[in-house]
Amino acid sequence: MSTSPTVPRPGAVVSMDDVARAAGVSTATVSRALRGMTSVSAATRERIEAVARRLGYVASPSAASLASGRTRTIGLLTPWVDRWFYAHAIDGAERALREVGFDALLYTFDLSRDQSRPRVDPSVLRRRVDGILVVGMPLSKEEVTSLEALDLPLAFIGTGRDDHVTVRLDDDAAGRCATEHLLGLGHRRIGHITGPAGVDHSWSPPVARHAAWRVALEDACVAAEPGWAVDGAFDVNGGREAAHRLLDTHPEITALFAASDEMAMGAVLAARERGLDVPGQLSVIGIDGHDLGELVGLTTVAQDPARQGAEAARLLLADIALWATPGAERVSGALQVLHATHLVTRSSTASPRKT
Amino acid sequence: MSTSPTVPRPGAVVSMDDVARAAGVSTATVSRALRGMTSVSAATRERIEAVARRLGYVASPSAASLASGRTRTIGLLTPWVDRWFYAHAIDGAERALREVGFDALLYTFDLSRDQSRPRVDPSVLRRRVDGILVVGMPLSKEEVTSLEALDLPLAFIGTGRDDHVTVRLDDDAAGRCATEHLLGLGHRRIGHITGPAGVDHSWSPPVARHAAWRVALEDACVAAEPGWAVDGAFDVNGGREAAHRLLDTHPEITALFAASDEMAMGAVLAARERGLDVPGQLSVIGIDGHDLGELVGLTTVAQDPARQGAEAARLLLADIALWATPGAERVSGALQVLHATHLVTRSSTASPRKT
DNA sequence: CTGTTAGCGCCTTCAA
DNA sequence: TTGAAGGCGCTAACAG
Repeated sequence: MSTSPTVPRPGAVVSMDDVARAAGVSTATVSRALRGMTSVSAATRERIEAVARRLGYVASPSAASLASGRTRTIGLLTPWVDRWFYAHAIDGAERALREVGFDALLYTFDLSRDQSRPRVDPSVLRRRVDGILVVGMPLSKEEVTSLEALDLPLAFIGTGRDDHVTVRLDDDAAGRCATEHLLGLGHRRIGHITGPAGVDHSWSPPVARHAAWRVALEDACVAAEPGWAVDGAFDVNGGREAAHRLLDTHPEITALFAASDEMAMGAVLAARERGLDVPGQLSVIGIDGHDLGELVGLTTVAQDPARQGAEAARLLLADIALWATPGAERVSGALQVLHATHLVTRSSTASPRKT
Repeated sequence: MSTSPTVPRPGAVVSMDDVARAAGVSTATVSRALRGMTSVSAATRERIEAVARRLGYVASPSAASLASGRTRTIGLLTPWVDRWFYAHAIDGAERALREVGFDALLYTFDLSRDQSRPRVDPSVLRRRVDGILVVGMPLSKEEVTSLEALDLPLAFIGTGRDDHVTVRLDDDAAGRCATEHLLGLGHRRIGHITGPAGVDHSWSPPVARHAAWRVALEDACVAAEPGWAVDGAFDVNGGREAAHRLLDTHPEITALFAASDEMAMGAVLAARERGLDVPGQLSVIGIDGHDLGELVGLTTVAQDPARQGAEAARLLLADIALWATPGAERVSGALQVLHATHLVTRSSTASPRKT
């Protein structure tokens, strides 16, 4: 007994013609039946489905795309897949897409390349995808413009201008939450480790978190000194170096708010290297809810990037459905979805030691 | 001055016909010229390329696939994209593919589903990809068989039977290296945290590392007790719980070798929770070279999953080229590439405390 | 070196 | 509810 006794010639590619012939109908009817269109009698549909299953028929995506103009594929544009936020966002988006039979095409590109010319050439996406999901990527105005020129539905995760469908965390609330947590513990001299602003400052998470830190301090009647905020490059080593720089120049700091958990972890390492007790002599808080934050007992403002990825994917699919509907037009402006965050208190924050 | 003054009607899709007409040649010549085939005169090629560029022509992948039978797309089959090894391997593979103009199609699937039926239905990949890259995935024999039935080039990263193209680290050497590091420090009672073996035990990294641990101990004339090896589920919490179980039942253990860094980090957490000093009372070593291992000073046997991903991608592409060549047949058996690892010594391992 | 001629496999009007 | 027919945009024989 062979593995698949029902398939006539194993290895032979079964086409829609084969199914039509075996079911005694036309290919048009097979096409309609297999796509669940209503204008097929129940009996015919069942017969066709049975035959298709028996023959192991799988439609050719190329042929379907060529004929219909739709690819059932989404392009996932991202600078990295191997960083915490990106990996989780991509994972969430891919699963949401697969649930409805859409494919996810991965497009990474080097952020480190020469800033002067665009790093994203979206023309390769033309006719290849039905929509584009931009994952946490600081694009320049020109790059966004070139994406828009593709005339495809577009959605952003984690970052994005407000004239596009965007799913992100509430950076303002998250930044305030972190800063106010430290203020609530009694800290006043609170440093901030931020990240590169990206090319377009108007829609950058680090910029928003930085601003939230400043506002929260002002609301508490604390005047932040210019040197209290330093760049940490959004990774562990950057955070570590930033913390060192900050503590070198401003030893009066008693607490640090880092714009990401990885930078916060770097700050914890820096504190250890300086022989500072965390949280005794230095409190540290981050943003993310990184799985490994627990390793250093990191207090953080947690988000869920996988959920953001999944929601952005669904919004994009809805937008694609709209574009496909002749009369329909989006009435309101582009959707902005802000995901809530929540404070996770561990052992890296405490009241400042009485001096 | 508009953004793209050279494109006749922005938004209009330029087809090969348009290019052919504008260049005064047939579509066949355009096709040949743009694909770099030799049988086109230099003058004609340049003219066609100039016209294509001016019109902003981009070939339709669907039409090309339909006509040629090739998709220039690779399917990346993986259980997760949001775990350290997988994210890095996928990143490496995607970049290697993009370098040569291949697309990466992401296919995740739930490992947690019912074990009794296959979790991978590869039929959706039929006619959609030119080859399949399986990323660190414990597939059952049946699942591998169904993949093979697609009759597509196949390559495995991190795990895979020896009758397939496989890129992985040298699990045996890595396991010995870790164990011998501990032995060399003077440890004798060395526990092991392993991971789920997967469905097919014959090609599983945790099984190989487990075996290497046992052999290394035997070579050092240490008789490992059965209870010295426990399952840690390959994540932080699993590692933590495993370490607790192990230390509950075998307090004589002075060192732990975990089959992954995440489990090793969990073991460090467990040690802290038990008030054990690392490395004073318990040494811990892992395998991976995880970016965040430094947070707990983890000594580890480091690998480079991105490089493995890139190499597997290139081998797969070579295999695809072979399949496309009529006469060619692979002479030797399937290629096995073992990547070397190297010991990274940090502060989680030391000589056992004299008692 | 270049053009002509068939398809690739499916979708989608238009008729029946 | 079904069928016939044309075409989506490109590639690949085969001529010339």
